[in-house]
Amino acid sequence: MANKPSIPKGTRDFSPQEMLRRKYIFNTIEKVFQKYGYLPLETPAMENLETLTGKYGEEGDRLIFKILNSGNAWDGVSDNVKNAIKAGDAVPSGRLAAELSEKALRYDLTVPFARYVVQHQNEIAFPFKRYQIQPVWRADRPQKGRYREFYQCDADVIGSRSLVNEVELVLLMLDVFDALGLAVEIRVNERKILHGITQYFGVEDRAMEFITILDKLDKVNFEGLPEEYRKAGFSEFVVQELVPFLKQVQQPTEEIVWGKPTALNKKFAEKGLAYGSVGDLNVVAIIDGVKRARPDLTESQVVHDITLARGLNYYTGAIFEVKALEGSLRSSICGGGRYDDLTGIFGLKNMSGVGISFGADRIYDVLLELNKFSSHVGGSSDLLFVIPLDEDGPIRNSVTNWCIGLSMKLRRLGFSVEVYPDPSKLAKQFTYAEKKGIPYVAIVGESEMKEGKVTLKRMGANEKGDLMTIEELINKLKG
RNA sequence: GUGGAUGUAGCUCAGUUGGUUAGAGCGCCGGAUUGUGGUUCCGGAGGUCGCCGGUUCAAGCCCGGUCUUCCACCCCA
Repeated sequence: MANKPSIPKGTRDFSPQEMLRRKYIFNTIEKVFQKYGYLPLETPAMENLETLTGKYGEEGDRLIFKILNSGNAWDGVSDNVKNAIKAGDAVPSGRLAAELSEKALRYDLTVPFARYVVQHQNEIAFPFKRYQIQPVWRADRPQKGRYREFYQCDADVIGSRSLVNEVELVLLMLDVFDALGLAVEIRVNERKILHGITQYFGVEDRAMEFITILDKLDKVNFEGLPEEYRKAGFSEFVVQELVPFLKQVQQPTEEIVWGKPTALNKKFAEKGLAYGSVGDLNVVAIIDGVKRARPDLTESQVVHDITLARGLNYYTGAIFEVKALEGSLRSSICGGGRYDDLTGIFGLKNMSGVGISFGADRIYDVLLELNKFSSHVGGSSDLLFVIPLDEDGPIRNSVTNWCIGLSMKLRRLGFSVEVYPDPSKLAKQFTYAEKKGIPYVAIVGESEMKEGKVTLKRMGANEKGDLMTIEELINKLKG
């Protein structure tokens, strides 16, 4: 026998039950997107490789799935590279890949969106608000909550610098997780604040490294942070003063009010760091705006986390990250931010945008672990026709046809109905109904057909079933 | 990309220092019960022990490789 068939690492099949639950998540998110005025968009699974490279940082480039050129890809490789390989010389990183491949699977939905906006700029009315729910692919090493193929649910608005967009996106996130019944914490920060902090500590030349360590705070805590900086070779000033600085400028959400200078802002002002101050004011404006729209929020739902960094290189302003407050998954289930110049690299300047992305697969994992699907998800038929005759024959044939006719009548009234197709014992047919969660079975044999009636039995109830007319059956199903 | 675990029936897992024919529970199929499922009883099917190679008289067990899943790092949805 042949080897068992399989699927590539990090990909999954989804059973009917899983699909019903996934669709529930997608539908919930989509409905909220539409409520906020976002409209649907789809882009191809593959993009030109050059559209994607260089947009996600060095690490991101490595994780892009590249598609081998059609035909004999090797024939298209330049003589320079061929000769270098034959001679055993080193070929510059990415060079060979670029010559063997000119297409790649999309890595996220934001960059293809930016590409779309540039390409269709003359047809678009700005500010342009679109949502997009499609799979993306990353050549990452799979782990729990980390897949090589997964869905992102994005909402972005491009062509507006207003912080109204940030405020509304936070409100949107709150609505989605509220609808899903999931308690979350939304953390907000601003890239300009991080830049301001690097200026404050005089480490602009090692800004990336500095920020990467800072982002680890939630893992190593205040106690471990100085050691991380010492190991990386930062100055004693950073090692000694950063933690006290962070403790001083941390601010609970309830104290963040528009017009009231924050501790961070005072620090920046002392050193004349106007850029960082702008970032701080933006965060205050966003959180203040959210609080005004949702006075009912509890303290921990939206917070300013001064150490939140996020990896994607193109963010320049506000950044968001959402984590579930319950469950074992510690990684983020939603994230986003503002990018001032994502379309610039494609030739369209001065197009600031901001967006967020929900990780549907991770949300699924969390909801499953917490048992939050339960009654939301239906999907089973309302009624199964069950025919007792377990042998094929003319009588069975006419009973079956009569049931199909009844099914059509019921379907036109809006019910989902199926007829058990094979001649089987009643026990087997009931088991089928039970497993599929079908609430009613209609037993129809020769006698029922002659009377124009059915014997209706409710699954789960300990009863034999009642003989009734079709009108009575319809009323039962309606109730 | 680096380091570390894991894999035995459809599912969850036993399997002794290497030793005859690899087990259990649940599930599945059939019967007790030919028009009433879920309970009970009886019976049955189902395994190239992830895959390939090696050591050995002998491998589920030891060794090497490979794939999968998982964990840490990295990064992220």
